[in-house]
Amino acid sequence: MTPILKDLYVQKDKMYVATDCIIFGFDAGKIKLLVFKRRVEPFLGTWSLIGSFVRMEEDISVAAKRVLTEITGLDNVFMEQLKAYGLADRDPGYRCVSIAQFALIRIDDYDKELTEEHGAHWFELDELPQLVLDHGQMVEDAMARLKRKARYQPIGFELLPEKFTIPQLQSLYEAIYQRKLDDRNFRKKLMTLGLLIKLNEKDKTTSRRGAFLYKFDYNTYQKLVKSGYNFEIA
Amino acid sequence: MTPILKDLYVQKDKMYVATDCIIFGFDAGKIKLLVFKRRVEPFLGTWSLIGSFVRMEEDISVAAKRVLTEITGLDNVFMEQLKAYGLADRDPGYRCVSIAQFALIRIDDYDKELTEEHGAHWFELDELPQLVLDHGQMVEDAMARLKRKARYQPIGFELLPEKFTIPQLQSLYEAIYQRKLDDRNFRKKLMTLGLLIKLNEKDKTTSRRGAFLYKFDYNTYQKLVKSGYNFEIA
DNA sequence: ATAATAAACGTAAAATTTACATTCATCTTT
DNA sequence: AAAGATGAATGTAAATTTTACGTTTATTAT
Repeated sequence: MTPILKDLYVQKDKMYVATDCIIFGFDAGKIKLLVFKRRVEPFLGTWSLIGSFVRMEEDISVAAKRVLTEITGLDNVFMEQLKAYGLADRDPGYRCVSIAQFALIRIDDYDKELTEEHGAHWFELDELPQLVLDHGQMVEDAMARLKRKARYQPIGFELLPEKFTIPQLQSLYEAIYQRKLDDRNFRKKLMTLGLLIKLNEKDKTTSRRGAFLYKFDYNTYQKLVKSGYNFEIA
Repeated sequence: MTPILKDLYVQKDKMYVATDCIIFGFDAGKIKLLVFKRRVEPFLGTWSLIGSFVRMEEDISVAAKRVLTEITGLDNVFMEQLKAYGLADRDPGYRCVSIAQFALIRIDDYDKELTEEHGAHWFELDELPQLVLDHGQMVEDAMARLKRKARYQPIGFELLPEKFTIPQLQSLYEAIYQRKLDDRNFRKKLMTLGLLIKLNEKDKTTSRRGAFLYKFDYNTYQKLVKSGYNFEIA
C-alpha cells in the first residue's frame, strides 16, 4: 500500500481529506526533516512529506499517528496539528484539503529499515530540496510554530533523548532559534525553572571531563501548568 | 439557502469539509462572540457557530470569508485559521471535518439587520450558552489563541474602531488577558513602541475632559516586521 | 607529570518591569 | 462665575530580569 494514494481511482468531483506529517528530528546540532521520495505518479521522484488520506472512520489525529507509525515504527510520539491547507488548486489532480501535523522525534530511536523502505531521507533544514505541492510552505509554517512554541512549552525535550546534557539542550535551542546563546545565562535561566532532574551519570562522548545528564521533570511541570504557571525557556 | 446545510441530502459515506467562524467583537469592555440559533434539524433551536460547507472550487479561507460576508455584510475583516476539527464522530449525522477560522470585527460597523435575519446574537464570553457539537471547544481554543497572539501581533486593533483612545485600548487588553493592567505602565509601554499616531481629536463620550484619539500606524509596523522586529504589547 | 578540552560557575552593569499618587482639562451644578 | 465631579494624563524610585563577560575544574591522552 502506498501511503499517499494518488492513483487513478480518485474522483475529480469528490472532496478528499488528507494529512501530511512534518517530522522533525535533531542530530549533531542541526534540526532535520524527514522527507520521502515519491514512488508513484504524478510527481514520481520528487521529494514530499509523508501523508495519507484520512479514512472515513478515522480521527484526523489518528490518521497522522498511523502514518507516523507505519513509517518510523514509533509510537507515543509528540504530534500536534499545524493547520489545514485548503487552496482549491493546491493539488492539480483532485480536490484535497490536507491537515498538516508536525511531529518531534528522537532521531536515534526510529526504525531505520522501515524508513529506508519508504524512500525516506533526513535533510537539514537549510539543505532541503524542493518539495512537492505546498509541502514547502507547510515546513516553513511548522518551523515558525516550533520556534515560537519552544519558548513557552517544553517541546524541545521531545527532540532529545530522555537523558541529555545541558550543552546538548543548549545546542538544540540554538538550532531552533537560529542564534547563539550565552552558555552561562542559558544554564542559569534553565536552572531557575527548577524543572531539570540532575542524574548521577555523565555523558563522556563530547569531552574528557564529561557532562552531567539530566531528565526533564514532567511531573512537576504538569503540576505547575495546572496551577496556572507560565514559564519561558531561553 | 441555509448557511449550514445539514439536510437530508448528505451522504453517509462521503467525507465533507466545512468551515466554522468564531466571530469576536468588543463592546463595553467585554469580548463578545456572535452565535446563531439553528433553524434547521438536527439540533433545531440550539446555539451554534456560523458555518458552511466548503464548495468544490473554493479555497477554505474564501469559504470562511463568504460566510462572514453573508452574515455581517462586512468585507476586509481580519480572519485567521484556527485549526481543523476532525474527530470521526464529531457530527453524528455524517463525516465532516471542520476548519475553524476566527474573525475579529469592529462590533459597531456590522450589519445588524443582516445578522438578525440569521438569528444571530452577541454573547459575552462568560455568558455563553451551550454550543452545538464541538463548537464550544473551538471557541475556547480561539480565545486561547487570541490571548497568546495579542501579545506579539497587533491584532487587538482589529476589534476597535479605526480611531480609539488609550483607555479604550487598555480595556480591550484587559478583556483579552482577563486581568487589570496598570494604566501608567500600559500607556508608557505602548508609547515606547512608537506605533500609535496621536490625532488632534478627542473622544468625549466617557469623560468631561475627553481622551485623545489615536490610530495604529500600520505602515511603520509593516516596515518593522519586514526588518525582523519583534515587539510585545502589554 | 603535563597538556588539552569541554563543562561548570559568578558577578556587575544595563535594561525592563513593577508599584504607586497627583495634577489636568472639561463639563455640570449651584 | 465659582465649586465640584470625573476620567485622562503624567513621573519616579525600587525590584527584577537580562545581558555581557573570564576563570576554574574534571578528566583523558600524551
